[in-house]
Amino acid sequence: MSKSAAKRLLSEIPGPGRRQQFSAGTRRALVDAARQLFTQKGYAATSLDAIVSQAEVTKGALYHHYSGKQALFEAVFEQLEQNASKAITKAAKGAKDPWDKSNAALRAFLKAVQDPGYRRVVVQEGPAVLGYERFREQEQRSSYAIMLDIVKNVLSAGAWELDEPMIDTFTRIFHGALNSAGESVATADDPEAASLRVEAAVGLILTGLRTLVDQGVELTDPTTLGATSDPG
Amino acid sequence: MSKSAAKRLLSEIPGPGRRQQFSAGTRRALVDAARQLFTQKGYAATSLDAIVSQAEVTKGALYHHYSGKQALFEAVFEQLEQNASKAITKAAKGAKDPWDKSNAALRAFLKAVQDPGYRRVVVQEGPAVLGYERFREQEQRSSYAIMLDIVKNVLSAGAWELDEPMIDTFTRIFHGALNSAGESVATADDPEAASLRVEAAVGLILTGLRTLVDQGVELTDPTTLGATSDPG
DNA sequence: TTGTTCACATACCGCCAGTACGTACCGAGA
DNA sequence: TCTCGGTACGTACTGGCGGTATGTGAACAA
Repeated sequence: MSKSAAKRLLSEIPGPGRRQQFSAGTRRALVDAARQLFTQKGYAATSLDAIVSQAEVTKGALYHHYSGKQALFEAVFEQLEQNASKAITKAAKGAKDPWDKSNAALRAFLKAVQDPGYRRVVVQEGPAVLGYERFREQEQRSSYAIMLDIVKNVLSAGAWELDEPMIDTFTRIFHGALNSAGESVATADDPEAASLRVEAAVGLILTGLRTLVDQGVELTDPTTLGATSDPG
Repeated sequence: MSKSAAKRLLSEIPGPGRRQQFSAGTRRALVDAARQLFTQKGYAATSLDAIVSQAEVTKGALYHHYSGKQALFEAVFEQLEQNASKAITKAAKGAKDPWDKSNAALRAFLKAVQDPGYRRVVVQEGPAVLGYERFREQEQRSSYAIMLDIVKNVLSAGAWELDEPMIDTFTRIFHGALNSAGESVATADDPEAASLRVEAAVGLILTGLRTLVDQGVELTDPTTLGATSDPG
């Protein structure tokens, strides 16, 4: 993967703007090293010394580009989220029908979530390291935004009129469901079979919703949902 | 909540077996202090000195009862999970019909997940601090077990014959969905309204599944699920 | 009463994130 | 070509924190 980069020399880069390219290379080396180590050993067990050692720079360089360990983690986080988002949106672009689109996106998501880096950095340690607020902000800009778009398309395909909060609720539910499902796929003995099971389960859920849409079921009345709830 | 415990004296406890009671009190003080501080400041930002200070003991006592910071965190984790599990199972005991049961459990879960300690320690930091394996083990014994029981009842209410892996897949999907939904409830401006939205959304999903069950839809055939998937 | 063990308390160590400060060198102006 | 300012680092150090080694006194068994 990463040929242990020989000491980078500024003189190797010709022409004007060498400084920018060089420092960009330093950042890349830092993020790459951090991503590898965070993925392998986790955030807490990875020391900055180990990171700068693997990146072949010093702590001075690290602290010149990033405000600290958490900021570097966030850079890795963003990179992984962007990669996943790109793959999912690309996969979803093929289909035109909202239901096909959702299924294509689902498969792409289940594939993306099998990347060890994504699982550890984004799913497992992201909330704890970044804190709830920053984690939410990052999610909002990538995977959650995609999910929101898909859910909006799927749920508005029928005659349902859903207000924003309700759509957001559905989106969050599906987002959490797929994150969890992704874990089960990634940790399964046979990821391929697990992925098919998840597709089947999600397919059933979506089909059920579509059936309700076709039947014109009202959704704001809890009593029609099989619940015997009292408004206590 | 916690009157800042005046220095505990062994002589205050009468009769035989004073040692056991005393040490049990020490453990309780440590777990209580840890739960408060972990909830407020998070795991990394909470020092052992702060914990033992609030618990009015010393690090020697802590390391006598627990192998380290992570073990103490796990004790807090278990306590919170057990509390939540108890509340949910108790709420589910009232209903007899599987669908009513699931709804009662859902409401109880949404209420339990609003506890700041549960959210921070179990949901947010649990996976990162305990690691994926230990986190799974703990979940398996509490909230996940409950969810599995409910899902099993609900899905087997119809004529579907689901094998273990498929039930597990559904359970994990619902578990993830509700954890995520719980967050949206807990962080909402109006938790009550958010809780109702989640109930409505989950109700719709379950109703949709029930409709499929009633219609006798086959589930192992992806082509009937509205997917135009090719087995590539 | 005496020896043993439990339940702590105290003092200390090593690691590590973060900081202060020094330095080389690229690039713009004169 | 020669300053000169600022960028992009490198080096040395510190404070705090998790963990450990060891001391101590009270409870319990004999």
